[in-house]
Amino acid sequence: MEDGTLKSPGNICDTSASCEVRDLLDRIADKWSLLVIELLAHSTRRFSELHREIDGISKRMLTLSLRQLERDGLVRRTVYPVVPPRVDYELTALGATVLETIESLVSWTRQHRGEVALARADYDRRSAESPEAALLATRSSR
Amino acid sequence: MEDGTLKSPGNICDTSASCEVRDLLDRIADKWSLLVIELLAHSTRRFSELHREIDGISKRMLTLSLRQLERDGLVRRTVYPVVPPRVDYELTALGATVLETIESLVSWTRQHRGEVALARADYDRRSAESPEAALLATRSSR
DNA sequence: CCGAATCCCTTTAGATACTG
DNA sequence: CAGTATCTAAAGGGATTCGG
Repeated sequence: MEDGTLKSPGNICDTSASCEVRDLLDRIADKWSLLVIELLAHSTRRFSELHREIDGISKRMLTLSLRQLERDGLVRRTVYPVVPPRVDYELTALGATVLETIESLVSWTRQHRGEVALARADYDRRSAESPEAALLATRSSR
Repeated sequence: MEDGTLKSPGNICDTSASCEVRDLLDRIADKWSLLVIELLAHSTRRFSELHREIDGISKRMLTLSLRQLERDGLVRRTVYPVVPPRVDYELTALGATVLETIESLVSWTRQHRGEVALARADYDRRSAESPEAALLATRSSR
């Protein structure tokens, strides 16, 4: 079995508090977790529903994401021993509290993606046209 | 040179809108970007200050993160052509708008990490003690 | 059938050394 | 000081298989 530990080798924790925060932040602000939590916002979902609705996620990553969220107490996993098997996922009370902040992040993204797209186009155009002008355009010495 | 493109091969965009959102979400809700933006909240920082204050980040990742944030129009980079070189980073107006939602995410993490730690200990204890009880503990067929 | 585990290859992050 | 180049280690992801 793949072990669930998440300590990266470079994760030296001198200040214990800040390290835990970063550790947790990494988990929540992770590529898939945000999307999983958002989908579970409104209703319980089955594994296959999540897999279908999160476009591009592999079963493997969905499993891992759900396991971590379960371990962190944000998601509850309920197994029904029937055939065909059925496994439901839902947010816990704790999970519901993250939901709000996550939704604000997601909606920020929806609202501002136009501006970001413009900024990117601008940046790309500038660095393509004048690779060295970027330096000259900056203000002179202090 | 390492190319700045970020398209993963599996990133098939059938529904263009949702794909862009996810693309952007990945960038912002990224391991380091959140921390960089939070640090730039209160004041302009130099590269080395960020490198010092974000414990555990490598120069490489800091550079990449800052470049992406700059490209996305969230951070402004100012080069002073002096010796020794000086480069300042600050949030743009757009960057300031993400800040609020990011801070709520970070503060959620600070507030709830105790609960998460408990949930993890619980989960680890249960899966260690009774690897099979997890199944039996769930409710029976429907 | 649904979901977890495994193999294997690709992509990304991190450490280190070096440059303008 | 502020990066870049390069190499290696690790994580991600697809396909397949196993198990209930």
